[in-house]
Amino acid sequence: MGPARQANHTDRNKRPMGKDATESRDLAAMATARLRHAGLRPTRQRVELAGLLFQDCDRHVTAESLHDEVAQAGVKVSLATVYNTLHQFTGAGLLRQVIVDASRSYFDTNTGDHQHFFLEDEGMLIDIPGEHIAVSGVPSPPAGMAVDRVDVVVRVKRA
Amino acid sequence: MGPARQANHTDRNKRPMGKDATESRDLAAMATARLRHAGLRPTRQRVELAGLLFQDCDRHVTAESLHDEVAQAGVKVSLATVYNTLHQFTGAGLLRQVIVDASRSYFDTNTGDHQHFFLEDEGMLIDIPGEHIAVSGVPSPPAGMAVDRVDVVVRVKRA
DNA sequence: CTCACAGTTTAGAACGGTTCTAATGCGTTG
DNA sequence: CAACGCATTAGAACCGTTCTAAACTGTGAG
Ligand SMILES: [Mn+2]
Ligand SMILES: [Mn+2]
Ligand SMILES: [Zn+2]
Ligand SMILES: [Zn+2]
Repeated sequence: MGPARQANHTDRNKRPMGKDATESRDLAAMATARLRHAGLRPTRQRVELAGLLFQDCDRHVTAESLHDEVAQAGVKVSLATVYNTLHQFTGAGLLRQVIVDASRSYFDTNTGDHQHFFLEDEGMLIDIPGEHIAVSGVPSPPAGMAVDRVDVVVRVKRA
Repeated sequence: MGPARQANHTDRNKRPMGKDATESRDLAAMATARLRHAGLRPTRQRVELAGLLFQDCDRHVTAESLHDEVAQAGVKVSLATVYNTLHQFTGAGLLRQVIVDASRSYFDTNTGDHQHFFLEDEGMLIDIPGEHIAVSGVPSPPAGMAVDRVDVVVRVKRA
């Protein structure tokens, strides 16, 4: 397959490009690559969501916040697909889940070693780098159990 | 009100007592005292639930587990009342809430400084005394925020 | 390029833990 | 004991999440 042919194929399902055509293409291309690498088919919806999640800095989202955000961007993705995608990305190691609220699930694009501030008033998470924080004196787990991970949540409120 | 009158009044709503009559009376009396001290009316339901929660060692319950347990004991208390009571006890400082699962609320009779193992397979909590465990290197919270508390959850799984 | 298939998306229903409603019950005080 | 106000309750509502099953689409074979 020659270069002209490939370009044609790649562009087939694209909307007309505006001023940030190059940016968009790079973003989509990177999202697509990331998805393929994780063994996930780069569908329109997954590329769109990956674009939002992984473009800039680390992010903490809920299904609903991401659903709102993708709608805001003028793209229609069902809430079920947002849930599916968040779980698939988590399974693929692209996201991790953070449990800080008894009634809402947060997903974190930072899968490295770190902990969190949780702003209880706003339901917002802020990363604490793993190098900064340390937990010591953890007793050995009950017999037959192995530590899966140690989560620290620093709950903060308006002073 | 004289002593005879008071004893009469205290016994009014009691079931017939079995072999552990004294134990039961002490338990109910202690629960009642604890409730009054917390500014809560000692209703039949609250006394019953307090009796289960505070009789022995520290406990970790969910609304449903406590509801099952009180039913097991042959006492009928509605699930709504269990929820109300857990929240009232928490408000009164008799319990604290522990957030380890995105879809279930745990309540802890140990309100002192401590942390938890969470057995993910069984949904079970085990205390880690506060003296044993330490968190260091917590950055100062965002401007205008104050640390409410620092929670450590050591998630363990079958080895 | 087309086709067929397996994987994906979707609307809407179902689910499960929790909260709400408003009617009934009961602990307290006088 | 009466009367008041808080507490309890059944059942409905709520809401985040998961399920269902039908329509759709990315992919690789031909
Ligand atoms: Mn909350
Ligand atoms: Mn869970
Ligand atoms: Zn994070
Ligand atoms: Zn505990």
